[in-house]
Amino acid sequence: MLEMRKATSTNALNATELYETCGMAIALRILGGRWKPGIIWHLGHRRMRYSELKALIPNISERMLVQQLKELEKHGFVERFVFPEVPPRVEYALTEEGKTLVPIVRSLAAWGNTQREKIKLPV
Amino acid sequence: MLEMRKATSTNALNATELYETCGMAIALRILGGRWKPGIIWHLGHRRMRYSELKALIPNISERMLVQQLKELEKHGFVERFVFPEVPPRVEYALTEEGKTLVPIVRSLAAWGNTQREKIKLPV
DNA sequence: TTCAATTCTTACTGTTTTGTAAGTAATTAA
DNA sequence: TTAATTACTTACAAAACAGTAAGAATTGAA
Repeated sequence: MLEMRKATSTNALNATELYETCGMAIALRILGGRWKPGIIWHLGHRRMRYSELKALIPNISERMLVQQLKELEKHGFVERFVFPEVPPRVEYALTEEGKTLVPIVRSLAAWGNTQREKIKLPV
Repeated sequence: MLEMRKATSTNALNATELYETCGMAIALRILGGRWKPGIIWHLGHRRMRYSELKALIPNISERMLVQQLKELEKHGFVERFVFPEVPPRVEYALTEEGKTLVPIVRSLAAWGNTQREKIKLPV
């Protein structure tokens, strides 16, 4: 099961209120976090196996990869195809809905790249 | 002083490596978090006082508002104008650089709004 | 029989982000 | 003298997020 938020914390209530009033909060909930953008980016090119994603996204742990894929699947942005083989094979692809994310991801990335020289990261 | 990350944690190293390879990680570092989108959204309309922002962004604490404004200022997306009056008056505005964020923020918000009906949030 | 490969799951720990609550400074108005 | 206003600052605590490491299921090959 995915990790749960404490539904009654002020933190969670603030998050909920934001979702209700602000489209951007929704978008960032889906796109945000450290790993989701990369996952969507790669799946934007083509359908991929779990192990391919893992290899393409340096340093991601299995826990994180599975967790983020499950969230994306739960919200209908990613589809999961299981092949009954041994060793197992599982492929992931963006759904039609998920594909609507691709231009957004790309424009975010393009904007970020224009900033690379200008700001001194991290933070 | 802003809160610091432990520079040697795997967490921080992963973040740094992402910034170096991925424009989107940069973009999300600037846009991400719970409150920055709203701040940019409102400043996208016009220059505002600190207290106006506070009133327009429900539930934000002063700690968060100050902190996020400082980060945006540090990276050059927001400019701060102090008027030597009592009680004090401080206004914030997007810089030219900051204004380049506005179309991105708006397209994220527009996309998020199309999702509002489709997905059942929070997570 | 043991190992290897792949896709996960689980329990645990550490790090980062967010929220709370109290306090500060400066001046004017009551 | 005291209170009111605005824009903060600080110390602390709670919640959320991310990473580590071990293990499980499957079955064919060594």
